Amino acid sequence: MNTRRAQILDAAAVLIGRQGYSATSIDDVIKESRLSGKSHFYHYFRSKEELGFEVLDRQFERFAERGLAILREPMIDPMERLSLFIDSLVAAHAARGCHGGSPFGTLAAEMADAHEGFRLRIAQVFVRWASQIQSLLWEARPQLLDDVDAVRLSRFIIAALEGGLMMSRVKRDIVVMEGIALDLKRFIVMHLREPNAVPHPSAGV
Amino acid sequence: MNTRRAQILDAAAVLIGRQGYSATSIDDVIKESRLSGKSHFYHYFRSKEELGFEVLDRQFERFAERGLAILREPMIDPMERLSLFIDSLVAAHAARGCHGGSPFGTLAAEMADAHEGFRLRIAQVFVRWASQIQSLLWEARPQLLDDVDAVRLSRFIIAALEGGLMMSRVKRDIVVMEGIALDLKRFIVMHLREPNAVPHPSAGV
DNA sequence: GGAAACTAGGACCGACCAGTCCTAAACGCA
DNA sequence: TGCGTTTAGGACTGGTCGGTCCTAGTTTCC
Repeated sequence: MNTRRAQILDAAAVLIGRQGYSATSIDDVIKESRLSGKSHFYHYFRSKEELGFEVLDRQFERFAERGLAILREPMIDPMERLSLFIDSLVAAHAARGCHGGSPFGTLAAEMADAHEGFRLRIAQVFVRWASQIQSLLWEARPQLLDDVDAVRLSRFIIAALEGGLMMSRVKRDIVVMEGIALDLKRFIVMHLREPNAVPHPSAGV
Repeated sequence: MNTRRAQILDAAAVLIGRQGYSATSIDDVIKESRLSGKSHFYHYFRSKEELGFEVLDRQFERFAERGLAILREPMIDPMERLSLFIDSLVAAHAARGCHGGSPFGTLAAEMADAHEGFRLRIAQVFVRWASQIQSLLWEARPQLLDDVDAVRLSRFIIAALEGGLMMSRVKRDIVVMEGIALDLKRFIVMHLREPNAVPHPSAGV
């Protein structure tokens, strides 16, 4: 992938994540990625919409590389991986100073009812994300209770995390996100056959 | 309160809830609330920002009237009230056809990093909402385990609900929200001294 | 009856918006 | 050497934005 194009997408992702899509102008993106002018931008993208779509696609790829990679780590116990994944989200949020860095939640709230193309793409990211967690839960099924609904649980995990990130962002308080991550882990442990036999100390309180 | 002013606020709340703040123009609001022109609007509001602030304030009042009133109903068991409150949010979301009606989540995601005035007001709404749940949990403390952290639990409930509403909105599927509400109730029941002694059948599955 | 508030509606402002068009210099590679 | 891509940058268009100003008719209430 072209370096310059990637730079533009990164800059746009940050701006959209902070300000939203409609509040982010092409000129903002040009300024942030130090392009020479409009025509330089339009050399790489046909429209603002195309930029938005690709920011969204790239968002999941980036996220898959960093965060979701933990979910697939074969040497670690599945449920331990889930705990580490939650920790990594909290850590990334703390590293951003409780500011919005990923344009995902922002775009979801802004475009869900306003732009069908964005809505469908965001829904697709949700599905891909959830299916990663579902296959992890499938892998951990010997440890899990028989009546665990993997689809429902994966959605709940994502909803709690996204809602927590939003709330923590508004309050500018990492403790809020840490508390939600803690409760979420307690909920997940509830689905184990032996809730007290936590596979690794760091997964607990 | 002035009728016309209230109409404008209602119209603006719907538009902002659907499109976001920056994507909603004054002209949109004028059109939606059938005002005669710009000067008619500016007769009631000094600026778009003032409109946004008051939409947010009104949002909580409206919400307090309808939804949060359930939390204070003195004749019903506290934990049962919490369950009914969650049901009422799901029902309202379903009634809107899984579209965004309340500008709260939308504004939170859009403005948290972009506008300090909005951020502080949204944070205040979170606090007021959470404190309602906290006092309910305090009321229910004889039924609850000793180590229940009411502040943390109230935040978790709100985060899960808001995250669930967002996800359900993106997927346009009420089942998503219903599943999250179900899991959230299961988590809440986990904090009871006698988890199996559910006070009322409708609080369960 | 008169003042104050409300309704109505048009003209206008500077700023910004997404997007187009144009010229021309620097670059990479065969 | 030459050709295609990238960088550079300015001028421009039609439209929308938030906001102001102005005139004038209508209602409300003391």
